[in-house]
Amino acid sequence: MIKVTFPDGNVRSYEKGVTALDIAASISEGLARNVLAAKVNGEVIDATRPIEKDISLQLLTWNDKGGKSTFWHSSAHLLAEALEVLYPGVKFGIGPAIETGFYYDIDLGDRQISLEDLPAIEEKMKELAQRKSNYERKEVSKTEALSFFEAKGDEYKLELIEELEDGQITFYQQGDFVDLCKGPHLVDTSKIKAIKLTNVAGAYWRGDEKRKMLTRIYGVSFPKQKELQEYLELMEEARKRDHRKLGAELELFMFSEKVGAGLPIWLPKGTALRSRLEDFLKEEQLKRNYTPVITPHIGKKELYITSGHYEKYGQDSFQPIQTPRESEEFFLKPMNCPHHCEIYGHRPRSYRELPVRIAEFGTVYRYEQSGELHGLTRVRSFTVDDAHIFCTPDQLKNEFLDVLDLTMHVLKKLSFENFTAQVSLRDPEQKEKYIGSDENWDRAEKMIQEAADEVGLETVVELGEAAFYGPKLDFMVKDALGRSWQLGTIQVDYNLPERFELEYIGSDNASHRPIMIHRAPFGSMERFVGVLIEHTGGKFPLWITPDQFAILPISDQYIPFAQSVLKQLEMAGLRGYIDDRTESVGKKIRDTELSKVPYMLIVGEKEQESGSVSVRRQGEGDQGSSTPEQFIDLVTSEI
RNA sequence: GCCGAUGUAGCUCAGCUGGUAGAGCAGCUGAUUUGUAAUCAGCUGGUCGGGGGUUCGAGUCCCUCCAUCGGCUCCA
Repeated sequence: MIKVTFPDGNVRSYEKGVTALDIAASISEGLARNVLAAKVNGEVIDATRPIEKDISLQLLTWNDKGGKSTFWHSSAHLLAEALEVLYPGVKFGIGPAIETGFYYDIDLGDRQISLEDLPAIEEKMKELAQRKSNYERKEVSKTEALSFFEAKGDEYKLELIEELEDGQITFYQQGDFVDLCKGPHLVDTSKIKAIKLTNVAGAYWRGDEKRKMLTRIYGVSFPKQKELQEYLELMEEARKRDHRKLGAELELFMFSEKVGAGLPIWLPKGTALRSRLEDFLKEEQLKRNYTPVITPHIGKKELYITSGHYEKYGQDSFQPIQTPRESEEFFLKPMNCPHHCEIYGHRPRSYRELPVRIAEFGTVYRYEQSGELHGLTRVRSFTVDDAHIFCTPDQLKNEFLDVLDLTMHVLKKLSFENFTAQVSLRDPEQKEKYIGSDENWDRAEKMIQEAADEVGLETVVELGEAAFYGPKLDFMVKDALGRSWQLGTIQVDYNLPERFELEYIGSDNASHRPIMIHRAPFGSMERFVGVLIEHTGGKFPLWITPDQFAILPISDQYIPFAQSVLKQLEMAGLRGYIDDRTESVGKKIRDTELSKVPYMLIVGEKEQESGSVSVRRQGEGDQGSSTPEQFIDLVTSEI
């Protein structure tokens, strides 16, 4: 007998060789039906693998991450099986589960697959799934594995096998399809009830652009048709909220072929929105003793040689511009920190004035490959809500805490309630890759984690993700549709103060090197506004929305009254406009609804006589009549 | 940058195997003076993404460049 410990601490005894599936069945029939895989001592395995010794066990269902990924991984094999039937001779790369769904990379030789071919493949998958083929695991020797794929003529699998250790190699088979795979997999194919192949795209073999481009087929699958339906509806909602679409419809920003790809142009309404965000942060920063500065958009090549960016990024940047006579070289600034370092270093600094917090909404220019550009979230020019804090080692933690507090304040103010922090630390195996002393790194890494804990921020630690110059903390924000975005960032930097030879005179009258913190609560204005558009679906919080209300006169004769109401509201600090077109009220309401202006104030004979307005809330309809004063109170209280 | 797809009026889209461009909305003009999601009528508007080629003839076929979309890769 063996002992099985469950996540709740319960321990049960079972016969040696029992499977997770048997165990599930011993608990309840429903659980046995729902179990997709098992987590045994922290490792996810097939629910049908015999268990030979005492273990801790978690049964994985659709509600567990490991359950979902097993489900999708098995779906990828099903896709491969269907492809092998429909396209004999197809060669397979890899076919993993991804965050949502799965893909398989294939080499079709001279043949091609396009979107139109997907439904047929989907049908074949469903047909194969219904056969209820078991996913069978088989341990094979390296020689066997090689000869199998040699015979099949699949060079990609051969390459993968070559890198594996003999004795560690397993095959999985369902139906007639055999794949190299370490698993785990579902019990059989019949659990895969709802399948949607979503996309086909090119992908380099092993992500290496020097190697062959394979065809990648993406899909998702679910245990129930209803779940697929919900997923498709979520995708549809995401499509409706796409900031590129809403940005154009609401006239927030545009792109121009003549200005250039990836260079966003902010239209009046977008500018109004963005300026309010900037003003809000500027005010917060003044409260926290930041010092605003303004620096040029270009800097001499020497600046970036000093900062080290030239060496690392010079070739992949916009190339320098030159003065006509002297041929001096200037780069468009790809970041603000070198300029800010010059500000810090322009005169001697005393420990008494530290920390120095230099802030600037600085527009930077980075060359992004043409295929990378994407709306406002991936651009070639963007404005960072940047600040660089120069402080002593003793001040580091307090400064970090203050930045965390500021960033969380900003996110909450913009109705992002759901966020976590990714803490990026050194790779402990390769300490030599990083600059700065071991002692400083240890201190800073410990400090970041403590600070995050102190403010109650949930963190995920990523080893080896730190920049070479220091550890960092990135805010991962979930939007209204549950999608994750990386927004604000806080980075500790030991490198630039060194390179710029920045100093301060300590109380001991000796020179010391300050530590620098880079931080940007929004990240970039472009990206933040892009995410905010998708988060809110274009229905912005009242305090930043370009227009808070529209006054809709029933007919021309009420325009003077509308103007007096407008004046009254504007005096109270609200912003809006009168729709004075000679159109029906129905038309004006429809247009205003579509432009997502939060409030409509309808004025006609009744209102004029009683000095009132009829309030309509966007998306909610008629709210009844109120006085302008009451409306001002309503809006003010909502802000 | 690479693979694949797309590019027709301000917007959304139609235009079969090559025969010389069309609708709805928007805009303009006129009528209507309107009560909670589209009043009616008329009109304007396109070197069919740019350039080159094949052809008697190209929105339609070929080449090339640009932009956009979906991926790959990268992101100080």
